[in-house]
Order: sequence, then C-alpha cells, then structure tokens
Amino acid sequence: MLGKDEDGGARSSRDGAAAGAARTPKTERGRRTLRALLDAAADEFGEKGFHEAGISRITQRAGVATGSFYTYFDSKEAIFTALVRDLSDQVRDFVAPRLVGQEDQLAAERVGQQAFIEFARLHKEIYRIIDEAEFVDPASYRAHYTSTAARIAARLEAAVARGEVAPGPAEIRAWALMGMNVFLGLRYGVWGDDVDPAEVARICGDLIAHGMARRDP
Amino acid sequence: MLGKDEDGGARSSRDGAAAGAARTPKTERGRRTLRALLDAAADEFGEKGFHEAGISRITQRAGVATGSFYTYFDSKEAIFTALVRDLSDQVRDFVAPRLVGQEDQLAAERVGQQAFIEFARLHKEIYRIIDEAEFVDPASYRAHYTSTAARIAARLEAAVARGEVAPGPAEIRAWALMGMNVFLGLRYGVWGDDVDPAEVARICGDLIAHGMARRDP
Amino acid sequence: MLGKDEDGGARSSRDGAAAGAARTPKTERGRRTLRALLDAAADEFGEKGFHEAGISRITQRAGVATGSFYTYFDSKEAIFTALVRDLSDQVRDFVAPRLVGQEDQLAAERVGQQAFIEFARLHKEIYRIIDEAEFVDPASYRAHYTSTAARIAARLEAAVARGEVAPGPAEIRAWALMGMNVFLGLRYGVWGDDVDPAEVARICGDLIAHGMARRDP
Amino acid sequence: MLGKDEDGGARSSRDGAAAGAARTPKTERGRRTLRALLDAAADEFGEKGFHEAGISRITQRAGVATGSFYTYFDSKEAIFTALVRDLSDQVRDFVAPRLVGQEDQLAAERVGQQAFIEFARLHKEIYRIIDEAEFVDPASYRAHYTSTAARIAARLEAAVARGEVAPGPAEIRAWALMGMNVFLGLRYGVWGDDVDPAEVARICGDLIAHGMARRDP
DNA sequence: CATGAATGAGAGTTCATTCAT
DNA sequence: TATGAATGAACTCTCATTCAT
Repeated sequence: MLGKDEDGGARSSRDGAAAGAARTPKTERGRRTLRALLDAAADEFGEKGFHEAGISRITQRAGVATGSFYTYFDSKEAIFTALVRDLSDQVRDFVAPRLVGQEDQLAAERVGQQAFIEFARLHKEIYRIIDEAEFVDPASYRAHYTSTAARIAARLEAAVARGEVAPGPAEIRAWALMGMNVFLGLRYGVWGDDVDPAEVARICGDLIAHGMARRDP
Repeated sequence: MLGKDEDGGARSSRDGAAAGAARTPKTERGRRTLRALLDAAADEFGEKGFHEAGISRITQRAGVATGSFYTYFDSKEAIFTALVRDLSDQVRDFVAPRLVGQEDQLAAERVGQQAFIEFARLHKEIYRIIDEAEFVDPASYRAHYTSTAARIAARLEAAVARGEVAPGPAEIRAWALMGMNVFLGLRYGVWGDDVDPAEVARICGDLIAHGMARRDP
Repeated sequence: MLGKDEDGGARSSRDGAAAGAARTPKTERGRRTLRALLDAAADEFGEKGFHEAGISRITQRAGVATGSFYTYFDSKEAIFTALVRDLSDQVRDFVAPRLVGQEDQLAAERVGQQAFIEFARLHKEIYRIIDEAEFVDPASYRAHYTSTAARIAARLEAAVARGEVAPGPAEIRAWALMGMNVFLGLRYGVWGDDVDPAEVARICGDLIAHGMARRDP
Repeated sequence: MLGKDEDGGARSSRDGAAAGAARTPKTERGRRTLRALLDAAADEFGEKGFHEAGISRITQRAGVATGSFYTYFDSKEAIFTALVRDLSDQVRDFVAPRLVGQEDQLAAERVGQQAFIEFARLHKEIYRIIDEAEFVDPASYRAHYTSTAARIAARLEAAVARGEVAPGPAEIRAWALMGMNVFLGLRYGVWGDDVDPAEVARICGDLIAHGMARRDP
C-alpha cells in the first residue's frame, strides 16, 4: 500500500521520473512515445492489474506497434517499476509541501493524513498499482514501507526531543501511524468519499494525540 | 491484509471450512484428498504467489493426479478463495478466545493485538495469501476488511456506552485501529521477530488509550 | 440424415432395441437403469451433440452414479450407436404401417413423405442425433443411406414392372427421392411447422409424378 | 451439406474469402501465412473431422509455430467458419458461370446438377467439412441452406413467369430440388464415380421436368 | 449391481519477447 | 526508430475410463 510520507529526498522530481528503468529517448518523437507508453500503462495496469495487463494492449492504447515497446523498456516488470516510481513521485510532490510550517508534529501528522486521503481520491488507480508492487517487486515494496516508517520515526524522535510528544519507542509508533494512515486512505479515499477528509484527519489526529480512554475531569 | 478480528459468528469452525467454494466430499477418502489439496495450495500460493503458482504443482505436492483437482474445485480462483476463507477461519479461531474475560475493551484490544502478531509469526505464508486477495478476489478482500471494521466499531460503541471509552465516531476509529493492527502484524510478525509481541501490544495499547501528546503533570 | 424408409426387416421391434451395443440386464432394477440411461442419453446428445455431451452428465440426468454407466455400455460410442438404433427403430415403426394399402407406389411415396415430416416434428432431437452418426460412426451412416436407397429402388423397379411408373434407372431416382425426403423433413419438420405436412407431401408427390415442366394442352 | 447454388452475390470472390472470421494481414508475408493455414485446415479437417483435428497439427502442416495460429484466428471454431466460407465461395465460383446462357431454367438446373457433382469429385474433403458445420456452427449451416433454397425459389418463380415451368409453390419445390442435388452429389460425387455425372444430371433433369408417372400415349 | 473418487493424457489458448523488414 | 508477424513454452482445464469400496 501507498504511504503518504514521501518528503523529498534525492530523486529529481517529475520529468526525469522513471529514468532508471526506461531508456532515455534522444528525439522529440521518442519522448512522446515514451510518455504515451507510461500513460497507457497507468490505464492498463490500473484497470487490469499487473498479470492481466498485456504489453500489446498497452501499445495499442498508446497507438504504437507492439515491437516499439522494447525500444523503451526491457520487460513488463521494467515498465511497471518505472510506473510505480513515476506515481510515487507524484504522491510525494503532493503531500510534502503541506507538511511544512505546521505548529507542531501532531498538527503535521494530521495535515499529512488529510492530504493523503485527498490524493487517493484523485488517483484511485494509482493506489492499486503501487499496492501490487508487493507481489511484482517485493523488494521495492518492502523498501517503500521500511523507509517511510523510518522517516516517521525520525520525525517523532525529533518531536520528543522538542517536547511535543511524550517519550516512547519511535519505531513501533511509526508503524502504527503508518497503518492508520494507509487504511484510512483506503477506506475514505479510494473506497468511499462519504466523509470529509478533514473530519477523518481530525478524529485520527485526536486519537494520536490523546487516545480513546475516558478522560476524567 | 489480514485482520485479527474474526470473533465468532455463523461459520462453523474448521472442518467445514472452505465449504463455499469446494465441492463437499461424500467419502472419508475424499475428505482426506480435499484437505491435502488445501494444505498443498497454502504452501504453493505462499511460496510463489497466485500467478506463479501452478495447479499441477499443487496436485503434485498433494500427491494426487492433476485431474483430481477439478473434483473439488472449479478453478484456480476457486481454491484460492476457499483457502482465504480457510485461513481466515484459522485466525479467528486463534484470536477470538483470548478476547474474552478481559478487564475492559482497551485491555481486550491490547490482547488481540498481541495474539495477532503471534499468529502471524506462525503462519507467514498465510499473511501473504490473504493480502493477494485484493488482486485475485477483490470482493472477498473488501468484504473481509469491511466486516472486520464493522465488528471493531460495534465493540467500541458498546465500550463507549459502558463508559470505558471516550465518545467519538466509531467507524473512523475502527479503521484506524485495524490499520495499526495490520501493519504491526506485518512488521513485527512477518518481517521480523526482533521485538516481543507483548511489548508491541503494550506500546500500541498505550497509544490507543492515551495518545502520544506530552502529558503535563 | 434420417430417411423415412425403414419398412420392417430383420430386427425385432422395440424392447430388445439397442440390444447389440448394450449389455442385457438380468434384473428388473437393471432394466430400469438401462432405460433411464438411454432416455437421458437421448436428451443429452440431442441438446449438446455427441462431442459436447458428457457421460457424467448423462448419468446425472439418469440419476445414477458415473461408474454405473459402464455396467451397461462399453463406451460413449456404444451408447450412441445403441441410441441411433433405438431411434431408427422408432422411425420405422412410425412410417412403415402407413405405406401399406396405398393405391399405387406414387401414392405410397406421398404418404411416406407426409408421415416422415410428422415424425420429425415429434422428435426433433432424434433427427439431429441420427445425423451426427455421419461423424461418429460413418460406416453405419453410409449403410443407413445405402440400404434405404436400395429399398426405394427395389420398390420403384417393382412399380415399373407393374406399369405404375415410367421406366428409368432406379438407383439414381431413389437417391433423388431420398434427398427430397430428407430435406423436406428438415425444413418442414424440424426447422419450421408453418406448412401442413399433407400440403408438402402433395406438392412433392406431384413433382415426383409429373415434374415441373409446363404442360401444354 | 453443400448446395450448388451460390450464384454470385455480394461477397468478393476468393482472396478476400474468410474475411469475416480471420484477421486481415497487413503484409505480404502475413497473407501467405493465412493462406497456408486455411489450406492446412482444409486438409486436417477433411481427414480428421472437426473434433479430432488439432490446432498444432494444422500449424505443423502449414509450417508455422503454434502461436501463429492465433495471429489470424480467435479459435478452432473461427478457422472452421472461415474455411466453410472459403469453400462455399469456391463452389459458387465453380458452378455459377455454367448456369448462364442455358436455353431455359430446366436446362440450367440440369447443368448445375452436373457441375455440382463434378465439383464434389474434385473436393471430397470439402463436402465433409461443410456438412459438419451443422454441428460446429449451426447458424451458418442453416443460413447456407435457407439462402440457397431462397435463390432456387426465386429462379423458379421467374421461370414460372416466363412460362417455362408450371405454376406451383416455389419454396417447397426449391427444397425438394436442393435435396436431390445434395444427395446425388453425395452418392455420385463423393462416394462413387461409377456413373457419369452427365448421365445423373440427365436422369435427374428428366425427373424434375416430367416426373416418373407412366406416360400414356 | 451401485457408488463416486481417481486418473492422466491431451486439448486449446495466451503472451512476453524476438526479429526481419 | 517503427512495424507487426513469428515464436514456443507453459498454462488451465476436460473427460472417458478405471477401480476400490
């Protein structure tokens, strides 16, 4: 599943996306074909899933010949990986800017949660694609969650140091937060839009901050 | 992903498991063959995943002829569905008994969390299988989480009524709890056993009960 | 295709039908099972055709176990052959009685034609089954038409000798008559009942008797 | 069974044959492969019949890889249908030219009959293939005979109007003529060549023209 | 004589990838 | 760089027949 926590880092944003897996075209025509293939792949993988998707259906959607596919990608896995990365960048670029400038870490978590649900609503097929990486490319799936959790943990430790958050084991807490995040995104972003993301984020933020135990006066 | 919350209900435990998708054998010999196929399928799907798994490899593992598979299942999808249900029953039967007799609901959630991680450690392949249902049999995947969340929500509402839990929207909270549950199970049950499940459950339970905000004296 | 011309002969009528291909049961129970299998086979072959029909579907229709089939028949072909013979007897028993006592041979042909169409209307599935023998059991298919034509030819020769019919090569005429017979049965018996069989027989009989050339005064 | 009466109409002769069921190749090489597959299928279906025929045996005969079959046809049924149409065109192109320029309609029918028997002698396997369409593709089988009969009927009506043929119901007569035609083709074209087609046509033509009743002076 | 599970060869079909043009 | 036909291994699924009970 997709996590919200792509807060910048090494990769160059957009444009050069998917550069690792795809051959870089030298002509303008080639660039158009590559983009057409990625877009077609997003549609095809989104509709059918990795295994039901077909290379020739992707090329058909893109309006190019079957053989042209291998001018740009080495294999079906390669374009899938390129696509996951392309989309992963899009999440990061959507969420990251909204995290900065918040009052404290708890507020930032709440805002991030809300942004993530909103993103999921806009890109339902993307959610499914990244999820399937668990089966198509397990290493990257694992890496995605491990690194996302590590970043959340780092933020929590910093927040503890700043006195915004009560002391406690950062990693366990990070995985718990990520789990909430992902499932609320699934339920209120992808599966239904019956509740305002801001409301979801508020409830979730309150739970993270104060728990659910009865509060005596 | 798998949720812990299968606390009883209509389905008869074990034995009749997978009854919905498999043809029910009329002889003892048939019963043995069916069980052998399900066990073999759990191994095969667990190792290879749905698409890489092969019917003939399943029958080989089970020690029966290829054709015998179709005496019990209509298709690869059918045995997968049957297997998901079979395993789902196993989780429920493992977790449910430990939920009863707890002091209050917050304690029950903590105990359930611990039991779930322990189960995940014993059946790592199972976790992967149920996860893949999102792609192989989306309806059952969705049904699994929707109904699990509904049951958590019902417990929370009862707990609110009993005054054990502060008032708040049950459904959102339920999805948040389920998300924590699933991801902690993934991290500390399947991917690593470097932390004691009891410790994980304690931290998580504390988060659920009191949140992470700094507590002033 | 089926011909009308089963005018008695060696085979014992009904009852012992299909005796050649099926094992003769010794008990009353066995006799019932055999009959049930033949009836079920008529339905199954009639609906699906030989290749799409299934032994186990036949036994299901008959309400017996799969294995019981081989108590009575050696193979799928065997029951098919038995069935063709069973049905072939039925046509003969239906048509033959009406041929006797006609004024002359031309009248007999007309009456036979009418009876045949009427039979086809009552047993549409039977028509199809016998037709398929061309592919399932070519020898018997060929034998059926060859012997039917031979009998028609013999009748024609007798009629020529009696002066009822103009001289001419009997075999060619016989095949021509049989062809008309079969196709009119197909069109006005099996495919449609929009025309009265008596009318069809009258037109056809007139053609056989006087041809279609303009008759000058 | 095959009828002789494909006298022109909309379909473009040869070349574009089978266009309805086969994918149209875009290169010359593709055109050659398609033709090789159709020819190989005619041999294979002719020898073995539809159900005993095998796709891989067809591709072997054609000298192409198994998978190449599906570049041109969707299924075994599809190539069978294409083949029926291809062969149907061949009959039409063989018979139709000889019908024109005859003295009157009765002469045309006689000539057509003869041509049809001659064609059957040259293409025995074709006869069997089209016959099996009754079971493999009933719709096209039915359509073939229905439309053939309709064309014969139209010719008869025109002949009646011209005074060449005595008045009478055209459709019934058409089915009777087609039946003769088909069965004489089977007997004297496919099953035996012991009689000169011209002789068969002469006898049959005489029957059609004047019937078999004794002609008093 | 009945039962129903077991058998296994063989079928049609798919599709990622290659390659001649 | 584009094309689209060619490839062939591998798959799921069928079903007539056998046999232990």
